[in-house]
Amino acid sequence: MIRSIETRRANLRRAFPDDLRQRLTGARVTDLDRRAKYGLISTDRGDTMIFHLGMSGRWRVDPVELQLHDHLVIETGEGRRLALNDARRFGSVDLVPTDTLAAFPAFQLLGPEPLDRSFDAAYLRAALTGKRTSIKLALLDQRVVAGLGNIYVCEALYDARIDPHHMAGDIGYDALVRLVDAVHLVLEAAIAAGGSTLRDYARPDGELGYFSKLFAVYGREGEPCACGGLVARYAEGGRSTFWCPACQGAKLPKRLRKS
DNA sequence: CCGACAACCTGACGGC
DNA sequence: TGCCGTCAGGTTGTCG
Repeated sequence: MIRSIETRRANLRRAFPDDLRQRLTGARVTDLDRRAKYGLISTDRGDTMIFHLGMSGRWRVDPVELQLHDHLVIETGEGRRLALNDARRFGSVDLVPTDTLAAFPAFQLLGPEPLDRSFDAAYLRAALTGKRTSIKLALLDQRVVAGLGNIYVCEALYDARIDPHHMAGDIGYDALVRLVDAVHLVLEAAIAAGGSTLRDYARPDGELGYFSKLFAVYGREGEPCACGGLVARYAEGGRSTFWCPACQGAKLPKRLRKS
């Protein structure tokens, strides 16, 4: 039971819903769920709170005391507290009637969940056909597959031995099969390790996630890959891509090739 | 439809 | 020691 909900500022990326307190105070949580990178908290009043942690967001469970960047605080009927902490405020909180959840704007164009059966090589082939962008950017596109971020795209492409520059629509079926397997492998390993700790990420219990220690390429520019080659980095779409040219094909992208 | 870029923010880090 | 530039897990919008 949500005994109280308090906002300590007016907004994250966008304003907090102005009826948040009115609609959630006293409500009972009936369901916790997730879609893509959004967390869903449903109540017996027929509302669902949709939150996104952005880059730096985290829930702090039973904090000893509130601290800087604790922007929203929920107190439960058992006297426990949840503080939504987000230094960069790239996160978001929305509240919608549960029966209109499917109409939430950010959910309109989302692709399948990467761990759902429907995300397979045949789907990917259809989704990527005609795409004139790199496989790296295509996998970051939440319309193609929903929930992969920069780290896991880099790691999955490495695992599948696919050149991140490769045109998405030109990837062969065998490589797509490897890619789907790699996405599954990387996500399952990351979940088992408790997530990826970079700087300010921690699990809700405050413990760190250890998958970052298992990164093969992410954040390892200049370090040796298992093959002996060196991990490289380039920027595309404003994001860093880490890869091993020796393992993933050393072709230079067209735009970097001397004419 | 696509790429490039900017905006939204704070904080950590490296170089000097 | 401290200042400054750069970079960071993501999403959304504009412009060409």
